[in-house]
Amino acid sequence: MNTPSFNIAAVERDTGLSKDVLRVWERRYGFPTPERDANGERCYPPDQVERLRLIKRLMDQGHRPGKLLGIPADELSQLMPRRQLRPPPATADLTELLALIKQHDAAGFQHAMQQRLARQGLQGFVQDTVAPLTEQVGAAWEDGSFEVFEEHLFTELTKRLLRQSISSLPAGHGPRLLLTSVPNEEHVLGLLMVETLFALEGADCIPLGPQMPLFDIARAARAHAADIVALSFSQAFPQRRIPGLLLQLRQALPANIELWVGGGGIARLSPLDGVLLLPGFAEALDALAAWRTAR
Amino acid sequence: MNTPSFNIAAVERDTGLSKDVLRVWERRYGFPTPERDANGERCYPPDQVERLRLIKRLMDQGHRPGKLLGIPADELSQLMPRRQLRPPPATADLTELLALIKQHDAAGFQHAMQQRLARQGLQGFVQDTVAPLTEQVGAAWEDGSFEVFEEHLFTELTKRLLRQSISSLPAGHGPRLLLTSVPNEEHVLGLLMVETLFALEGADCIPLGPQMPLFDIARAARAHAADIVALSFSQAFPQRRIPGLLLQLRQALPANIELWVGGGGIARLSPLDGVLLLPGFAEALDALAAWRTAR
DNA sequence: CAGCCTCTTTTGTCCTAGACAAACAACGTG
DNA sequence: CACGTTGTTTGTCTAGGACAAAAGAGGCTG
Repeated sequence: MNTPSFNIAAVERDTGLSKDVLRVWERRYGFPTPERDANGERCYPPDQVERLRLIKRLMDQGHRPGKLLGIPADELSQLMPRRQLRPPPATADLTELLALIKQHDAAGFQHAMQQRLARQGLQGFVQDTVAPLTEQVGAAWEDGSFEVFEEHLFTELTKRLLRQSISSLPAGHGPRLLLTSVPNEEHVLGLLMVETLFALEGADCIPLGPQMPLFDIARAARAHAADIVALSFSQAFPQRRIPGLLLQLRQALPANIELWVGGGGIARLSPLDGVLLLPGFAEALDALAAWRTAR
Repeated sequence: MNTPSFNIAAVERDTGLSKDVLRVWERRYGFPTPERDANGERCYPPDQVERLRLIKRLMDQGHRPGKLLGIPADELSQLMPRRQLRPPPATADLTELLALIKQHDAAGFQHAMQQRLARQGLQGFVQDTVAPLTEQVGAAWEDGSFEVFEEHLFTELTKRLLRQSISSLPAGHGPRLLLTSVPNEEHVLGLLMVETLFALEGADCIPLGPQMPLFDIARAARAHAADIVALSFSQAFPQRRIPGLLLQLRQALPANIELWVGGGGIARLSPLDGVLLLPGFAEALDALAAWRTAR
C-alpha cells in the first residue's frame, strides 16, 4: 500500500486543528472528505492534510474558515499575503542570516550571530537582530517560504545563544522575576528576549521554562518570594482563552505579586484589573524602571 | 463566588487526561463527579482535580485506572511507592543538589552544578551527575516530594548548562546527526544529554528542538543531508503510539538515513525493522562507534 | 518452574448528531 | 463617525454507543 493516510489523531497533531473541529468542518462545509477504514474511522489522504495545514496557516493570519473552506486548493496558496513588514532598522541587514538558515548552515548561522552579538552588544543584539529576525522568520514561515524545520532550527539555535548570554551575566539585585508560560503555550523565544533585557538591567530572573500549570505558577511565585510573575503569549495562542487564564491566575496570586504579560498574543487585548500588559520591549523596560522607583 | 471550579478543558490541561477520558471515567467508574453550570457543562471542584492529578501520577508509574478510581482519596497518597533507585554512583552525592532545588536556590544550584562540571569533566558530569539527578528528581516528583515548578526549574537550569557546554565544543566531523522529538513529546533533557555525549565524540549535531511533525523530520533530514535521525521518547509518552510513529517515519525517511531512538519510553519496546533502539548512553556511544567503523 | 498460547477484562479513542455561547460582521441610529 | 442591536459564524461541549489494542489470567507444555 503506497498511499499512506492519516487517522484523525495524526491530523490533529500535524495541523493543530482539534478533532472536534475536523469533524464539524466535515459536517458543515463538506471538507475535508476523509475515506473510512474497515472500522469506520476517518482516513485523511495526504493532500487533504496539506490543504488543512495551509488553511490553518491562513487562519492564524486572520482569515476566517467559512471563506477558506469554500476556496479550491489551488487558489488558496495565492491568498498568502506578503505581510507588511515594517522595514527593519537601518543597522540590520538580516538577509545574510536568513540565507544561512535557508541553506541549513547551522554552524555559519551561529557564527554570524556571535559576530553580531559582539558588535552590537547584548541589548542591541536582542532589539535589532533577534527581534526583527524572529519576525521575519515568522513571516517567511507564514507565507510558506520557510519550512517548519527551518523555523525550528532558527529558534533552537537562537535560544541557545540567548541562554548562553544570560548565564554569563552577573547575578541580579533588582526585583525577583519569575518567567514562564501557561500550558499549551510553547513559544518561549519572546520570553527569553525579555529575560535577557531584564537580566541586563540587573533584575533577578527565575526561568521556569514553558507550560506551567496555573496553580503551580502561583505556588512557585510564593515559594520563590517573587515580586513579579511574567508571562508570554504568542500570536498563535487562542486569544479567547487569555482573559480567563489571566483572571484565574490573578486570583490565585497574592495581591502583592505583580502580573506582567507580554508577547504578540496580547496585542488586541483589552485591559484587565491587576494585570500589566506589555506589548513591546520598551514598555517592559519602562515597567521595570517604574517598579524600581516605586520602592 | 469563592469556590473556583474548572471546566473540562482546564482539567485536561492541568491533569493531562483527555476530555474523552474524563467523560468516560465519570460514566464507568462514577468518578469524577463534577457539578454542572447553568449551561449543563461540567465544573470540576479543585479537590477532584487534585485527586485526578494524583491518579495520573500513579498511572504513569504503572497502576491501572480501574483500581485507582475505586480507592478513596486519602488512601491514594499512601500508594506512592518509594521507587527502587539503583544506588547512585559512589562518586556522586546528589543530596546537596536536591536540597538546593528544594530550597529554590537557583543561583546556588547553578554554582554547584558548575563546580561538579569542572571536577568531573563533561562526560562524567552527564553520566554521573545529570542522568542520576534527573532520575532522582523524576522520582521525587512522582512521589510528591517535589512540586511541578521545582522540577521545571531543575530542568530549565540543567538544559541551559548543557547547551552552554555543547556550544563550547569544537565543530564535529563525524556523522551528521539530526536530533529532535515528535509532536506531543516535550521532554528534551535526555536528548540534550545524548547530544552532549555525541558532540564530545566529535559528531556533527543538528538540534531541531522538540515537537517536529513527522514529515518535517523527513524533509529536514534530506535538507541537512543527515546520516542519522535521533529521536527521544520519555516515559510519560504513550507507549502504544510509538511503534506506529516510528514505522511512519521510517517509511518517510530515505533508506540510507538511519533512525536511532532512545529515552525511557522505549524500554519495553520490541525491535522494529530499520530502527535502532538505544535504551542507554552506553548503547548510544557504541552505536556511534559502530557507525564509524562501518564507513 | 519458566515460557508460550488463548481467553477475558480493561481502557482509550473514535463515532454521530445536537446544542449553545462567545466572537465577529453588518446594519441602523444618535 | 461613534455606538448599540441584530444576525451569522465558529469552536467547544454534551450524550451514549462501539470497538480494538493492551494487560491480566489461566492453562498447557517442555
